[in-house]
Amino acid sequence: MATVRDRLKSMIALSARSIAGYLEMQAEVGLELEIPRNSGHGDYATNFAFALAKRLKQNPRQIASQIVAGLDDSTGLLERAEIAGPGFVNFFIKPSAWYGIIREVLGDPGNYGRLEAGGGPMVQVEFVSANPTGPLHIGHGRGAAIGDVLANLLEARGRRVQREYYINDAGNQMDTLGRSLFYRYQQELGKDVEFPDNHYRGEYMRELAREFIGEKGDLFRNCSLEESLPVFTEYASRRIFDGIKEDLELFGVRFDNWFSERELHDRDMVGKTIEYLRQRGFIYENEGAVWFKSTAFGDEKDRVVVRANGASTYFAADLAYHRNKFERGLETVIDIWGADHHGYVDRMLAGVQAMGAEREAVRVVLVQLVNLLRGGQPVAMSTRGGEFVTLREVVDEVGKDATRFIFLTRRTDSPLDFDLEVAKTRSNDNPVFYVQYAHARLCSVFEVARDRGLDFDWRRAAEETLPLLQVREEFEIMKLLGEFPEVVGECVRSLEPHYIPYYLHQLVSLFHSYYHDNRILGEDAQLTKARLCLALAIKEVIANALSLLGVEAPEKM
RNA sequence: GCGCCCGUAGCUCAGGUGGAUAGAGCGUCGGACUUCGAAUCCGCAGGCCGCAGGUUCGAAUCCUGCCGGGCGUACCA
Repeated sequence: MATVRDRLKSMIALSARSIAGYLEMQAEVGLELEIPRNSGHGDYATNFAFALAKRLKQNPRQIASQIVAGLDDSTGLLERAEIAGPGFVNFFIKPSAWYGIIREVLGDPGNYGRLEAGGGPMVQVEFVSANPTGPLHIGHGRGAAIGDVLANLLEARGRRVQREYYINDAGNQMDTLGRSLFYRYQQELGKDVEFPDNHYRGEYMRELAREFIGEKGDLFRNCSLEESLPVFTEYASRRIFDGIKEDLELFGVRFDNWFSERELHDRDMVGKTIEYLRQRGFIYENEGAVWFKSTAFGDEKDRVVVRANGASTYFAADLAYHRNKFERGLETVIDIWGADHHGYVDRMLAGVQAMGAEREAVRVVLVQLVNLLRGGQPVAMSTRGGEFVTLREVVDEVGKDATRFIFLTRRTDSPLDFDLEVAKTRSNDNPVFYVQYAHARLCSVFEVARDRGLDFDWRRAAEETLPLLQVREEFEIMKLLGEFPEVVGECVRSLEPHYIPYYLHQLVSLFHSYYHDNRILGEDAQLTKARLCLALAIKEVIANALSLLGVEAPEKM
């Protein structure tokens, strides 16, 4: 059993084999089916003939007619296929063919839209990876939602996936963090010390200082910064990191692995990676610093890996980190980065190539920034003053589901306006409720059906009654249900999750409209059963799609 | 200055490899509850797809140049 789309596609591909010259080139020509806007152009249409015509240097209409003539419709899928315009082929599907989609969905509801889990190589999605120097803000939240959902989507397509968080717990920012706590601690104890510039001055640092006092009292009142710094650094980073984990948990995001940068240094993997690259001829010394020859792979300039003062750069650690990924046997790595790091992509991919891996082994997804608004007015997001709205605050205020859904509704590379007021409104402004409402409504229908004593065995009902579904909207819904696996596939191909929320909106909109015009639980017992089958299929697909997004599918609202 | 991303309805945004008459939500205005959930539905209006050239059977989509916006351009992380 396969969707109508897949069956049609393989039928066309089979027919094309009879065209002279096709077999020699078929790998290079993609066969795509689109759903025409205009229903007069059929249920599906393809411009395949144009693509072939270009390669074979023939008339598109002629090729189209060969394709149509060669179609072997032994399973009775097609009502007719016609050639239109300069060479489109329009396919009209037999109405009865759509009923199979309902059987397909209900046959294994939880797995509809998923492919068999394959035993192929592991894909790693690395995301969030925020420094443990402060709480997650809303921008991290967007990256968290996107990374988590991309991982879900990859799993749905049968890939084995590892979710990893890279902890930047090394370097002088950690010392800065410890000093920040040290000074706040002294201040909280009433000492008149000045808080230095360029330190973490957020309110969370004062709270941390108070908690520190609660645990250790004034034990370090008279200690020098030098001797007590390790204690403060350890405490601050541990507590902040615990908070980050907690915030992610609340946001519905879990990781399989937490990778520590410090470990990289402790095991001298940075130095070893530089030596490794030196052996491969991509390292040289200049003006007291050590450079990586990233221009060899298209970067605009070479990059420093060890500064003249002997300290290695963040980039050097990142090279070691990615080398480690490959050493762990990962063949494909997806890095989710903030768009402000886009200048960093070329040098990282150069590093990947210098290590002998394919450039394509690492795919970088750049997530654009989030503009936080309240009632249309920008909310101040001053990082310098340490006053920013944390992810935690947003999730507490508007809820996990709405927050995730909104993050996932735009393309990743498009900046996002996040309006706290809009996010809380329960209107069409806020599509998450629109979708969840449809699910709750469907659940309610089944509750009423049970109350009325309808014994509903979908398998028997489907066998006997599905042909009673004859309303135009019913066919439209079945057709759209059949598109769901394709939508998941498109998300994975493009690493863009936003197609799922759009799909959901489209499906739910069709359902609400259908529901308004037609009674599911009606006078006719047979028709009622048929419509319950359809309703159940819709409910399952909504639930599946929401589950991929990490958003609840409520039974009541 | 240079590099990357982006300019689509009043607003926020969709528009895989170039395809047929450019879509959705919100907002405005006007309608629909005795019935399975009105957190819903139906309708009207709204467009030189930033501008100008080019490529071809065909361009919102590809190329070039302008205009306008965001980000980046460290021996910071």
